[in-house]
Amino acid sequence: MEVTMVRVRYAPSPTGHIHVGNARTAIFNYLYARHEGGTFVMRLDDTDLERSTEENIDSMLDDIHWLGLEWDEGFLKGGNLGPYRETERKPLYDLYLQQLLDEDKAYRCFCTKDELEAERRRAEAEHRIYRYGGACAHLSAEQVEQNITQGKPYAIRLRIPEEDVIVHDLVRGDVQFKTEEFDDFVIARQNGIPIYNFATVIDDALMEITHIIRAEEHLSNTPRQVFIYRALNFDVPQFAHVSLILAPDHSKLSKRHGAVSVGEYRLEGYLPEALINYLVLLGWSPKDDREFFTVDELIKEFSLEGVGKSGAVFDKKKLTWMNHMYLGRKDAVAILTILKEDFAEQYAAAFGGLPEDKTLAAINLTKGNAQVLPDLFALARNIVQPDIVITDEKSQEVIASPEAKQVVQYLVDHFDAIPFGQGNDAMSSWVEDLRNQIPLPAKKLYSPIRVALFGSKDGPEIVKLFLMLEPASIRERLQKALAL
RNA sequence: GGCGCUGUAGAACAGUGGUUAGUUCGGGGGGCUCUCAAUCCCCAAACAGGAGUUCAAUUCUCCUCGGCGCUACCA
Repeated sequence: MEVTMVRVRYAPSPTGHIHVGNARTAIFNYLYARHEGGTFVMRLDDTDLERSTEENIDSMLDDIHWLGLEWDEGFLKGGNLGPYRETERKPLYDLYLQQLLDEDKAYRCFCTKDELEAERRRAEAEHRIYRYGGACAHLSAEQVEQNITQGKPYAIRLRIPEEDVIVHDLVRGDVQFKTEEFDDFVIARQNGIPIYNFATVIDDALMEITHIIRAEEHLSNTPRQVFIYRALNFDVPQFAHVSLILAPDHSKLSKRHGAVSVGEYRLEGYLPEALINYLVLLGWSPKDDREFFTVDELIKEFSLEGVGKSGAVFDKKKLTWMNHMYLGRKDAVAILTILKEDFAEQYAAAFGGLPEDKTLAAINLTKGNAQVLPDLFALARNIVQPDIVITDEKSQEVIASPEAKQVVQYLVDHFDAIPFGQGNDAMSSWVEDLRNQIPLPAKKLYSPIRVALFGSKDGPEIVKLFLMLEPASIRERLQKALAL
């Protein structure tokens, strides 16, 4: 049996930061390639010259790198089957266009836009389904010649044979299309530039792509592409059409729904591993209850059989929850690095000029309470800065009560009894013993202390706060709390 | 309109010809003799509808309805 090396591709239009839907498609391709030990090819679909600016290409690449989806062959990487930018592949398209013309599998169509438009209107008025009438399908060689010498512009249409098409889709099974649903569609415009369906087929075939994993929106166009593969005697690859990502109202997820691109989530403080994990789970399932996966685990587990068929609503709350879980487990040094690089300004404002080990300790103490990276600035700054800021009302109420004052006053009065520098156990038992000293319910006892030391009634354990903060700083905080 | 894909709680996913239909997020409540987004426990919440096949259908088939996509000299 012939063993074919799996080759998949990601062919983004570089119009800026990557939409999460495209990102998921890229992730699936990446995982499939790695799982199968195949090759992941990256091709730039940059035919939209207006939007394919260098800046947009960079944004797209930033997102891909940030997600860690390194490709093996293609744009910027090279390979034997290039070029890997569609704008550089025009000669290739021309070659195959000419071949189809020579073999009479395609023909020149001299119809004007107005003529076609009129034809379409007529069909609509008569409630017929519009299909190209074939005015130019059987022009004689002389007529064609004459039109060309007259300088009449022409598009190129593919002759559709009388054959049904069955698309074997790895996630949807066999999908059947009847030949009469299609007309001789345009494969190259009057300006000579091929349309998407044609260019993609040429690219995928020449780059020897074996599995095309892409969004569901392309499923309906797949039979058209199959006609092209067949006309050129190219092997038809395997297809896998992945469902779309939807907004909460089930419409297509777009900018009006808030953040939709990888770049935006990065800016909001999500971790790449969390975004990948969430995105993969949106439409793929390991068929059991596991939810957390490293990329290596995903590579091991991923299969097209696990990919779901129905559209999935993007749930930012669940993403945020997942990010929170990842943040809590992430190494503080790694977090600090990201904070410095991606949030330089806020970093400088919150931790600027402080010794790094202090910042690190503060991050370690509070990372479990952060949902997105910037939360850390508010959380950790109160540990590290001399002036604490109490932002939420409930915490302000807690510290304002007479009982709270009583507790804080006790600590001030017995400050020397706090076992600083004597280790974890000593501090723990001292904190516990406070309950014997002050006759208050635990909650009423400890909440004010946390607010006084940390600025919020919720957060790190009291013991850890006492261990973490400088004694002088603690004294100062307690005294300030009395005045609140 | 035509064609195609699709339809399990508010959301994401499991699952089964006979089950108390499971897990996670979100919502509600409670425990953890300090809190919390951490952890543990509990509650509410779903098989779109209708036929057919069958002793039996959420599960198989068909239809209807709903969602989405394609129907471009867009990608």
